[in-house]
Order: sequence, then structure tokens, then C-alpha cells
Amino acid sequence: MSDTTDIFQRFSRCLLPSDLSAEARIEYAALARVHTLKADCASQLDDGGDSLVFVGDGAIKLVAHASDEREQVVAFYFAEDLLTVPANGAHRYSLSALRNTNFLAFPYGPFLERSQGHSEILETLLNRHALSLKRSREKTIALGRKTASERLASFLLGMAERIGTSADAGASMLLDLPMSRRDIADSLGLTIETVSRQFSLMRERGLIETQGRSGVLLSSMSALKQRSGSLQSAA
Amino acid sequence: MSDTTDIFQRFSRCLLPSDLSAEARIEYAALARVHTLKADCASQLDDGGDSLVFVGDGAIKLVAHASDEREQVVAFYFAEDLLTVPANGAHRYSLSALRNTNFLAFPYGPFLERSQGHSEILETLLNRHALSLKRSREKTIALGRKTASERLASFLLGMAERIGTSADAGASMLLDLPMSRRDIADSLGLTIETVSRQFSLMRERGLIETQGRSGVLLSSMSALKQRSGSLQSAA
DNA sequence: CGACATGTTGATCTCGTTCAACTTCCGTGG
DNA sequence: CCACGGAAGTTGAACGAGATCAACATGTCG
Repeated sequence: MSDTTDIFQRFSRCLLPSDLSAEARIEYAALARVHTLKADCASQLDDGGDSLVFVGDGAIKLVAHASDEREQVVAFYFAEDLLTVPANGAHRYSLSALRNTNFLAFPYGPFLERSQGHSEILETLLNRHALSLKRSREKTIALGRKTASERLASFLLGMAERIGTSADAGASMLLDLPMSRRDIADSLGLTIETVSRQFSLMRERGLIETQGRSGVLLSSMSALKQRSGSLQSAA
Repeated sequence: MSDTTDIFQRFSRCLLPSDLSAEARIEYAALARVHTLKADCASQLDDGGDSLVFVGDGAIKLVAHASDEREQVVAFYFAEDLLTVPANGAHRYSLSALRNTNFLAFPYGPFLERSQGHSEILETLLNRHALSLKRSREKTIALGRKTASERLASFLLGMAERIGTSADAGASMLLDLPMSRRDIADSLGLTIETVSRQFSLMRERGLIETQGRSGVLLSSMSALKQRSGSLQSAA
């Protein structure tokens, strides 16, 4: 879909200041490594340091591997998202593509050095980090204190916000989920069976309709919000 | 302990560049609000936007309130830590002191505006955000995929890193925990009873010794790491 | 020293897991 | 275009880690 120059241009357009010099752009390009990942393929990309990743198109999951074959999906990312992949510490992190995906990876340290004094870039990075942190905290709340059905409701609402297409004036939304039930389970700290059962329950209750493996119609956003275990006032 | 000027000076020393002009410092000071919180007291501090908080001394917890009386401790913070408190969205956030605490609160937006063009400050903020994000992700892994005993082991190791005092050459460490069993439970997504039982189990297994409510001696850091559900190689 | 919060321990229950069988979806090749 | 096969998803039954309910112990502060 995108070739090498396309994706860097997209990055450039999304994240670099419009008045940045051509030389500076070239310096960033020199740091970037283009990755193309087919669906279901994983990428390690630990160069002895953190990585900064810009998603060109497609969809990926950031996975943390705890000790023995236990996987936790830390987050999902889509086109134009920016994320950091930690170097391997207490847990091993990897990126996997949910569908065919192109992304750009920068070594985090050198990227920051190159950005010394470029406030606009730093500010953009800061905002993206803040967004990641906010989402990570929401996830903490879900995993720490919510039931299986609340977690799934929160998940669907979160996905609707990011990749949903709105149907009748926002009362309902349509989702085309790129991730499998296993991915959802690994993201919500549940098993595939529990996720599947919760999908069925929601279907029975008329909250959602499903179409094939990936299509989900959120029939009533407000009802879903009520069942997501969040504050009522935020509905 | 600290008075108003003390805490701003500490902030200034920790986070502002050493070559920053006196005028600029005064501008930051004008944005800051000093808060003094007695142990067990909470502070809302939602001025219609996110807040940036610098902890002068003491210890605080960032708490998210899900719907009905369910609380999740999102993170603990100690002296010289910097954190963001999200404005109320899907969940309501508040800060509570674990012991008497002084902290500085800035409105996030204005702080950033004031920092326009000050790369050093932005970079510092960026690093602090990255640290918060890393910790939040570790927590996600713990809450998503670890057992009660692994969660407690991870928690104790994390606390040792931040507020522990090392005994015999690092093989064991001493902790003076400022938070109650309830706080620990709310942080780990467990109940106080489960946390208490896990403490007892660890004591029986010789992994820790406890002294009163807050004293914990981590007798064997390496054994604890093995039981924390992390990668072996990272031990 | 005494009172009451905080913490511990025990018995029972429950939500989500595990193990297992079955069904549906979807890509592939005839 | 359809039929086949395997992967993904669903459903059921039994189990278990942690929750809940309840009683008791201990630490800390007045």
C-alpha cells in the first residue's frame, strides 16, 4: 500500500513541524527504519534501547511477555498513532501486526538527541505520551476493578472512539475489529472463552449485533456506557 | 516541614534548567499552588483541566474512582516525583496523602504554554511522562496476567526500588511502607484479606519479615524476583 | 493503659478459568 | 462457484483462585 517514501512523508506531515528545514527532515529520515509486517507476524526491534514507532497504516498490538507463555496485550495502535516500545527489562515487549502494517521505528535516544532544542517536536511527543499514559491508566482501572462484562463494554467503547464509524447520529456505532478474540482476551486480562461468553450475553441483551468475526454494531452507545463501570455523569 | 518557598525551590532545583532566568522562575511560581495535605486527606484539584503535580515531601496515592465505591489506586508517588492528575472524564481522579505531604500543583495547559520554546523543560517533562507510562504498563501486566502472590512480590520489589534502604550489599532490603493494606489492595486489584494472606504466606516461606504495620524486610531479593512472575533473565 | 483502627485468619461462595466438545467462518483449490 | 479443511469462535460442565462474610488479634494513639 505505502512504499518507503510514502510512510516517511506521512510521519513528517503528522508529527514534524511544517516549517522544519529539509535538512532536518533528512536527518530524521536517516534515523528511521521502515518495517513491513504481515498480519500475525511479530517484530522484536530491541536495539538495546527503547524504540519510538509511528504507525503508517494497518493495526498492531504491543505485547508484553510475562514469564511462562503468559502474554498481556499492553495496547493496540492504528494508523498515525505514535508509541514507544520499551527495551526488554522485567518483561519482554514485542510488536505484532493484526493486519498488514507498515510502520517506522526510531531508536528513542537518538531521536530525542536529534530533537534537542526543537520545542515543537518535543511538545508533540509530550502530547502523544500523555495520551498513551491516559489510556494505560484507564486500562489499569479496568483490569483492577471491573468485571468481565464491564471490561468488554469499556473495550468496545474505546475502540469505537478510535476506529468506529458512526451510524444514526452517534446513537449507535459500527466496528470492524482487526483483532481476534484471543487478542481481546489478552488485552482485558481474561480468557477467550470468557470474552466469547460476554459477547453472547451482550448480543442476547440487545446491546450489540455481530457480523462474522470482526463486525460489531454497538446498538446503543448510552446503554453500553452505563454497563462499562464508569461514572454515570460521563455518559 | 517545608514552607511555601522551600517547596518551590525544591521544584525549581529538580526540574527547571539551572540557567533559567529569575523572571521565568517567577512566572512558574505564579502558576503554582502549594497544597498541604495531612495523612489520609484527599484533594480533588480539578480546575476544569489536567493538573501537573510535584511532590515536595511525603507520599501520596493517585486514586481513580470507578462508579460505585470501587477505588483503584493508579499509582503511588514520593518526594521529588512529578505526576499528572487527569481532569475528570470517564473516571474521577483524586490525590490522597499517605502521610503529611506538601506538593505543588500547576494547571497543565498553562504550564505547557509557559514552557513553549523551553526545550529543556519539555524534555524533563517528557522523561517523567515516559517513566510514568513505563510504570503504568508494568502495572497493566501485573493486573492482567499475574496471580495475587506475584502481584505482591512485584509490588514489594517496585517499592524497594523507590523507597527501600539496602541492607547487606543489596541481597536484602528494608521497607517502611507508608500505605495501608487497603491501599496496597486497591493498587493491586485485590482485597485486603488476600493481601494479608499473601503477606502471611511470604512470611512463612521466609521471603520477608514484617515489623509492625509498615516495616517489611525483603530477606531475599532474588527469591522475590523469581516469584514476581517476571522474566528469569531479568533477575 | 485502654480503645478502636488496622490487620489476620477461617469458612463459604462466586466469577472467571479450565477442559472438552461442538459450530461457524473463511480462505483455498478443485 | 462450491466444497472442503482447518482455524477461530461458541457453548457446556467442573474446578479453583480470590472475594465475601464473619470472628478474632494486634498495633498504635489518645
